[in-house]
Amino acid sequence: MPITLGQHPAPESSPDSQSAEDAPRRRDPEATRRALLDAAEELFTLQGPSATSLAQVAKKAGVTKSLIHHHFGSKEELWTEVQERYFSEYFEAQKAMIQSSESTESLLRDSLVTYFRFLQTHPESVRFLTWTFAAKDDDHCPTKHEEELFELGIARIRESQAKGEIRADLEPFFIIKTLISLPFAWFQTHDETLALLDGDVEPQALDDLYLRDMVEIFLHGVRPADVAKEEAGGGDPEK
Amino acid sequence: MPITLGQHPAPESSPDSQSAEDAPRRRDPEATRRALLDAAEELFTLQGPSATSLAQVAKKAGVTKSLIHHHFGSKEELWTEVQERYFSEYFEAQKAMIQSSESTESLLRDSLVTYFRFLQTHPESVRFLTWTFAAKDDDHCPTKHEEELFELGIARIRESQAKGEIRADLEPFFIIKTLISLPFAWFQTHDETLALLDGDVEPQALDDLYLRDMVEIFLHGVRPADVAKEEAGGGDPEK
DNA sequence: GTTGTAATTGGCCGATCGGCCAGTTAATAT
DNA sequence: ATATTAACTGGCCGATCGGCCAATTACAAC
Repeated sequence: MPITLGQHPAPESSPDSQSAEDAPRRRDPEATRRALLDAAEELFTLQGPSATSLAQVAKKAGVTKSLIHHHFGSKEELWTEVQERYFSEYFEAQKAMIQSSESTESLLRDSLVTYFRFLQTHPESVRFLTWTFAAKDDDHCPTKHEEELFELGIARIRESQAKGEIRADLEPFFIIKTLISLPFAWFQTHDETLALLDGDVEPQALDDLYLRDMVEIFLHGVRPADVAKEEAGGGDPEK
Repeated sequence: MPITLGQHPAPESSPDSQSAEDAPRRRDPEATRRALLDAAEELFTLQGPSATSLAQVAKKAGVTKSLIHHHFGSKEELWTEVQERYFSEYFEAQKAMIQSSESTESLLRDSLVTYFRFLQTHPESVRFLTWTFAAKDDDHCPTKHEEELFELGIARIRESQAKGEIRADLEPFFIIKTLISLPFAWFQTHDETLALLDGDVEPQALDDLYLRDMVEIFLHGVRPADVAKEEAGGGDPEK
């Protein structure tokens, strides 16, 4: 047999089609780190951190177990890094969502629907966050991204409140909290809900039905009484 | 040393003060089962099922590990029984809550506040439910209690809708879903919220502030526009 | 009293866990 | 070309995992 050492599988392209790098480097610590983080994230999301063994992670990443300790030190540090990377991307995406809505008028509706659609198409996000909630990480320090996100949202809500589009007697922070809760809790208990209704409707349609009523309740709840009739009409909450 | 065999610790009383039973039975399979379920529930809630070893459970229950297999068969079956017992009590308590509100008028406010206070005083419930959400139990069959609970709530909401106290364009099931989501998600992310606000207010007061706004948003959201001003005035949402 | 049944114990098993270490190899600096 | 560093490998460790089994013991039925 040839003596080619079993480096990472899936070299992802022929040896002469790299984008930025020059050589097909047979040793690539960054790629190894990435492969390990990817594998760990997937397994942690699916099974949870404590049910996932380092052997599984190493196997899926295509490297030996020792490399985990070499790059991350321990399983707990790996879990920490996976969380940090995930939240970094997660909050970055959220930030883009908030800023994407140009008018403060439909800010809440847009945010609500966009977040709902995001969780709908990224069920692994719900699972991952659920694991982080379950695992009591004592040394939880809120990331800069998270703080930025809330401050950004609070600022925009204050604008809307000043314009009279949102009830001024509500604390912006709590408005955001309820806004996040409604889609997240729905998908967190999605399987149970489907089992409860037992196939009376297909999942996709059920999601849309819930979205409609949820948006109705939330928007109607945070809007001042005098403009309550403005956007009424039922219709499609999207677009 | 005396030859007294190390039976379950904490005999809970002097040998002549039993309530129903006659003898201080040195063998009590039901008590053993209960002790194991109690120990397992506490450890599972704290650490999660897969991070909890049977040795821990047995030690906390004051029996040997073998008894777990004798009474439950396997770790997974133990976890299943713990869940079943927990949900049984949980939904039973919820059912009592719903039925306790005699008037359909303040049904939603009462249910919302009562559920919020329940989770506030039973943080272990939030943790336990979070673990069950994270662990994908493939063979999840909704309990009779759960179905009853929803049917009961839906029926009462329909009454209120007929009386015009609740918007009739909303699906009762979704109203319940949002009602449950708002308190649960708050306490599920309680630690993160506290870390985010970083001691600007004490937890208890923060909870009350959130409760007030959350009740406002939800009730205002589900009430018809013409009676929106009825219960207004801010004040204490309790009682 | 005898017998049967089931609760209970301690010990043991193979498998697997996270972690460590000596040694090998590739990239880099000099 | 040589030395140095770090990525990487295979193998091994003690501990612990869930589970099993033979033996003992308490209780109930007869």
